[in-house]
Amino acid sequence: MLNQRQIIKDLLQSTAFDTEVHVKGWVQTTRMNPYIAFIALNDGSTINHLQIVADISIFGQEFIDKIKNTGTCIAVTGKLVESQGAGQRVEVQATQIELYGESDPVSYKLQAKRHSMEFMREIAHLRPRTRTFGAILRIRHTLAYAVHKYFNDNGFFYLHTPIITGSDAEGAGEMFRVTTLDPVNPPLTEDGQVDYKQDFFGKPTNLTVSGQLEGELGAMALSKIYTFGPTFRAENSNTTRHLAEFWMIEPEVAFNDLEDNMNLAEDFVKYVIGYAMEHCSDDLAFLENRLIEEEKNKKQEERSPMPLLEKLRFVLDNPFERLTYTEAVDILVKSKPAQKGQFKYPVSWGIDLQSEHERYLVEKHFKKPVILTNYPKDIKAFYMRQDDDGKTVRAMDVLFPGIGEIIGGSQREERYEKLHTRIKELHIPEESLWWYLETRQYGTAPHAGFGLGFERLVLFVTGMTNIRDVIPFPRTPQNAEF
RNA sequence: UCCCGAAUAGCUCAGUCGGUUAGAGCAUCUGACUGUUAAUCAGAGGGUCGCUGGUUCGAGCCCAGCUUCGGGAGCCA
Repeated sequence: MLNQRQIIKDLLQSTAFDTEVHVKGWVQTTRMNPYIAFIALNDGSTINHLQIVADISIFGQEFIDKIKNTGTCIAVTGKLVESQGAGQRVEVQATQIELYGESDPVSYKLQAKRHSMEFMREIAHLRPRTRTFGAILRIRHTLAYAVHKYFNDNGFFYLHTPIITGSDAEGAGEMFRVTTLDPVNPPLTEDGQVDYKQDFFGKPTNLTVSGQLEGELGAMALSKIYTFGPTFRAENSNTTRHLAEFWMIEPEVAFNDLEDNMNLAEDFVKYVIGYAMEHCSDDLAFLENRLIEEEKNKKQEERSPMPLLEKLRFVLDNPFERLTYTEAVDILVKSKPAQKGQFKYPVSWGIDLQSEHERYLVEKHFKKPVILTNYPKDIKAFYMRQDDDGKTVRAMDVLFPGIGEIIGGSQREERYEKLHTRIKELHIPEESLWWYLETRQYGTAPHAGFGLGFERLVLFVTGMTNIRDVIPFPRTPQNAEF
């Protein structure tokens, strides 16, 4: 009878008054007097609730008391009508209510009140039911869909690179070991080392820290590929911007140079942000108001310079500032904080730029996203294409306000001799990269790509401040609950 | 991993100079109310003060260690 469920998002738009409707969802709040109950119902399809009006003389006080509690799951049949109240356009006059699952108001952890983000992390199994996390999760989905749509519409192929890797030469951070050996009594070699020949893959293996190297292999055949998958870093980093398990997007394009790479990065980021703005306007408006409310308690200088939607619109409407590392160092050296000695880390050509320097450039000097290029080769990875000056490489970092580095990429070194020499200089075991080097020996081609941390993108679009709040079940040091 | 801060009711927090019975708001429960919108009004219940040890006549408060959480840094996406 109640199988033909209608979606609350659709019903809230509907003008089919006086027709019978069927909805199912979770009770958010109930307001009532002895004669009539107003139940705010949500099914996750939208941030907005559908008001169910229940005449208590029909259902009985005992039944209403069972279903009124926050978190209860019910199925409702009733008549869609124009609302007599001021808070909503339509509502449902219930004729039948089926109780799916009760929710004990004394022990249910999600109360009908504001909770801190810290507390919500402890109840990550329930937090998707809140309006804030519902909005975040819908925006996250929409961004993921936009990523696939953008690449598909632009002739890219989705390449599935391995999650378990036998390569330890990617150099992107500490890795998680993958093994089936007995941790207490592993088989040993004659000289007392763990004998990985007896492990599942016959060699040490880890969870991937990047699909880039395999992505390059794909680009050397399909021309334009992208990856979008989980990535793992065993770094003991405890920040609002790092996860041990996160999702990374890595396009790789044959025949692209650094300029093309920047154009792709900027066009791509603007497209997915624009897509979310177009398709998640209710959720974004809710998050914007939430931020404004939250920041009322803060000092003026700690508040966001502009509301969420205005910030997103600003990013779409303005070209990213592009400059070389050398030019950036020049600006920083001449900057007020440097002159007054306010930087904790002094700036000079050759250093890796610190957060404070990046933030100065993005948030104070240019006040918009910045793409820095041509970094010193000694602070960048072995695979980046060397410039003719012998000092810099064709790297690029895209820096966003409040987030820092959201994209890191480069034109890759396609010349075998240059690449081979660099690998030797850095003492990278070249036998583990034989397959990578072969692409430079057989039909090599200029190519470029980048990596974008998906959660950092979601962080920026939602205006959240902690990366643990934009992934359903965050993995961080000391936390793998749920 | 380093620096700083925090841990008190289900949640968010206050707790004076170390002093005898640990407080508030929200949530919950009970009652009132025939169209509510974070409903409103009246009342009630609810505590191993993170853990271990120490100082003291006496510790929520002082000291040490540990654990967890938060902010910043580093590493990076």
